[in-house]
Amino acid sequence: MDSNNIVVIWFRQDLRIRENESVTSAFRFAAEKQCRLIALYLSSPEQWQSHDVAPIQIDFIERNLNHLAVELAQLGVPLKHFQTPTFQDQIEFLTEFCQKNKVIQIFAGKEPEWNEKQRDAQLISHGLPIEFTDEHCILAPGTVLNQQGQMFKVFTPFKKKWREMVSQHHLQKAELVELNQKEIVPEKIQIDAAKVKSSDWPAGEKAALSLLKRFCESQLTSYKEQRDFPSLKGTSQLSPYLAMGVLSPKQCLYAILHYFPQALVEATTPAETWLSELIWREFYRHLIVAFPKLCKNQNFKSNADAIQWRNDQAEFKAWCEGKTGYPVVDAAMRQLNQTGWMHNRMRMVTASFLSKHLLIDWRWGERYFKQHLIDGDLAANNGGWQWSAGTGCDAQPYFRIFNPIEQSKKFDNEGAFIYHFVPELSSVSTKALHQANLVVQEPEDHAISNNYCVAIVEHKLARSRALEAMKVISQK
DNA sequence: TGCCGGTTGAC
DNA sequence: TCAACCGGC
Repeated sequence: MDSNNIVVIWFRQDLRIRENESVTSAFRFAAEKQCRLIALYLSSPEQWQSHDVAPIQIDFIERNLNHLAVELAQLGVPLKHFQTPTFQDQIEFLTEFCQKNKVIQIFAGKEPEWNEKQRDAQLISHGLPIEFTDEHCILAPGTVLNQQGQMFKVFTPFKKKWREMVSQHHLQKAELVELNQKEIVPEKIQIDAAKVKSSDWPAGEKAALSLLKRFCESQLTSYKEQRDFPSLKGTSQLSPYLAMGVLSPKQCLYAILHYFPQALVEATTPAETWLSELIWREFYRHLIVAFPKLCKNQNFKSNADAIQWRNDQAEFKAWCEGKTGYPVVDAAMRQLNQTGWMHNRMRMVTASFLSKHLLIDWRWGERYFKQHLIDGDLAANNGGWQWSAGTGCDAQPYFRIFNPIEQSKKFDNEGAFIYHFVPELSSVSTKALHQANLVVQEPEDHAISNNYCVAIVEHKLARSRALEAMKVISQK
């Protein structure tokens, strides 16, 4: 036994102690081998920039790291932070770090994205003593397969199989081995990268768990009825925590089963709709692992490569800024710009508007979302965009085109959401509010006060233009 | 996790 | 006149 030996927990997108198998494994290993345990976080601003990580997400990471550092310090484990600009630098750093510090084992949680997987594969081929756990999903990618042993390409059968497997699965709660290390004083962690204040989102896994509890107790049963209305807090708002692993999907499942023990076996409990969303999250993560091209800016359906996008720069700018002249679209884009988050229904409406009404390549929108979302996550973001654009796996058919005016009437009928984010419409009546601000309209139908922008496209024209341009998706 | 236009039939 | 329904995109 050599007390100079070190065991490392390398935190990546699993910024929590509870229900984290790499943490419990590291504690167990350190106890057995009687060696020191330290935690590591490597921030990589250049890599983040190339992955379009939003400044608000970087701030959120920093704040969560500091909560993590405090909790680890109470267990006697120091959290060390180093800056390694790119993934390549991470490889070099870890190689050197292991040599210098007598590291006998590193534990880390797997990540599903291509670049991340490539980096991890290189670490292994460099001979580093690293062991990965796979807990960013409830069932690990590659384990939910159809009868041919392949990844499902349709959500519903995937969901069915997933349910069967999870309900037969023995769900085991993770427990920490006591290490008897003395409590220490945590080092303050500061990430040197552009940041935007994320303080509307309380940091730390304790905060995340209490948000989960509150959601389950007060909103889970009304989730199905309320989730589509952007003026209500009807969604879980847990996505930033799930994206960074401050909360794990298994913890969400435990919470569901605590309140609705039959949720896995009966598809009729009030938890069903939210559970289904968690399964969509798994579906998209499994997909990017099974189909690496999804991480490489490619359409899932290769037919879609033939779409002639218009890619008008000025229209893209108007969309980004929330100046399309469609009140609901503009309100949603301004919500994103002002808060770093957008309601799920609005993500579908704005994504449909960009890819179909404006015929702008969905990748432009995917990138813009990622650059601004606190919950930015490659799998979910790509999955959602390709679903909306009709280019994705089990996407909506190309001819299913949202009418932004109808969506607005349906989901923000009283206009609470629109009035909040588009204040220049405050004098417009609720009845006229949903209309696009077309100059050709009669004044009484006008959505519009003088200082609101004119609509950049007319719905009927845009719809038929999109149908024409996107029919290549269905061609053999 | 649509929309649209056309048809039908009750009033 | 309008809700309900349907097929095609």
